Amino acid sequence: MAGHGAAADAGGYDKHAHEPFAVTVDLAVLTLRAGALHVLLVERGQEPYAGRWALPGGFLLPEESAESAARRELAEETGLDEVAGLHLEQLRTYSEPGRDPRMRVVSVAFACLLPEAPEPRGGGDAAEARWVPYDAARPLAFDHDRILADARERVGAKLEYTGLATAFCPAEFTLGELQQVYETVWGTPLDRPNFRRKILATPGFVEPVPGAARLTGGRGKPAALYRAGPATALHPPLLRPSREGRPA
Amino acid sequence: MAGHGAAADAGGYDKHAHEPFAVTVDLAVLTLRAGALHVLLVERGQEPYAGRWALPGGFLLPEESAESAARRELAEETGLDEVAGLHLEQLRTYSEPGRDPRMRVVSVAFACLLPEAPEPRGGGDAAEARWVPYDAARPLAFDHDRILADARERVGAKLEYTGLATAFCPAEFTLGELQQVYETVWGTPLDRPNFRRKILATPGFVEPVPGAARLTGGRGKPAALYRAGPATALHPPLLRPSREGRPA
DNA sequence: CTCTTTATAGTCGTGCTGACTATAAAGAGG
DNA sequence: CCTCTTTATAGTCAGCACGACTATAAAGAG
Repeated sequence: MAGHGAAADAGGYDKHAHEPFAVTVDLAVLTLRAGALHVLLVERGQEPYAGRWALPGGFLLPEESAESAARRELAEETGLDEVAGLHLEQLRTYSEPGRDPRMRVVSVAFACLLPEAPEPRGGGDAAEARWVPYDAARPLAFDHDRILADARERVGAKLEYTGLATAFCPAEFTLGELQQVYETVWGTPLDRPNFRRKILATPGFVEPVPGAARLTGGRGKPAALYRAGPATALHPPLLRPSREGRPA
Repeated sequence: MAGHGAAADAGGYDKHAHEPFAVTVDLAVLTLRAGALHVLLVERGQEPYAGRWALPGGFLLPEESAESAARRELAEETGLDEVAGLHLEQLRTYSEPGRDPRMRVVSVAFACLLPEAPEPRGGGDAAEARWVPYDAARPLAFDHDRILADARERVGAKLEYTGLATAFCPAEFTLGELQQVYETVWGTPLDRPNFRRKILATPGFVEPVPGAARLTGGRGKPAALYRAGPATALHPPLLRPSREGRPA
């Protein structure tokens, strides 16, 4: 792109016969359903990997960025229209030759977090799209197993030092629900009083809903409601317990 | 890509007229020279941005991944041959339309850290390549200002929770040199006894060179030598002081 | 021989955190 | 109505990591 213009191809790359590539986006759309992490998958109708599940995605259009393409695909797959405000995070780009047996495809992968899980209905499309529990998702088509794993790892890491967890929650939520986000993504139980203390001690992470509003989901004492605060970074971070060797 | 095959284009994308893109890699190669952060730049010889400096980079070849292309370009630009063991980190992919005025280019950006700074000599190329102090690098061609800023931010963040800092150091180094890496990348002075205590308390980060070897660079007491340890993650992390609002 | 410079050792107090106990407020079931 | 269970919230306590700081050791410069 842009800027290699000098040493490697000092004459300007216009002189080179550079191969064209197909560029796509792949989406790892995550949500919480019934206390378990789910991912949005589509079923492939044809070879290769016919009948296998895959991450949703599609080609870049000539006049859009990868982010725009990801948002467009997301809207098409989920039927959501207020996709504008959603958190969309670029994971990395997968470019190994042969990752798609048909052609040379370079794919930019994104992760996306949804608070509630609208039953997906392909936008006027015959293909089946469905929420699948994270642990039941594999094996996926192409290299999507790895993309999905990278997505979870990235999201888990960002929970540590950003306020991203609220992206899994509806506009108003209880601290118990927020804690479930951490526990589900990290796969670790957390101490409730300590979690509460930490969250409330972090300025700007959550703010109480002033109307002393309370709401109960089930049996116990009603919980206070909070909404996401303005803070984007957590200082100090909320580290997941005892993890030996995080990926560099 | 791969795997959008279902909902958005259920028929399989072979039926679609997907536009081809040129795919390139851009490299932010960082090193420390005389206690200051430097970046490897090449001078552009022609429009657009003729005479401006840019990050080195180049096109993907048909049979290589972005990582392979980045390593190849790195070897060509620096003349280094032992590029194999170097740390190469994929930053993100820049795909905004119009970022290169000539054509539609999608670029995968990488950051790379070098311990010593070999004077770059383009691999049999006329273009000028040079180490430039980080603060004197702007303005760069294309969107390379942003790529360079992203590279520094990413590297700074990874210094916090990985042992990446040793990638800036030669095989054997003193704790003072390691501290300089942190101070230079973060732009913050650190307390020396506390830094030392923290580093040595982190298992596997550095290990002493057994031969009681010592080496002095200048005037003071000779410092003990260390080499990089096997640890890839730091627990707990070494946080940079008082940063309000890190990028999410 | 002293001064400066750099490395290394240690001290002290604050605050975050993990582990734990206690209380409050709801529903369920008798 | 009473009790048990469940969930939310409050509080305690010790350990330890970290920032700020002081002290000592070992070299070169003059």
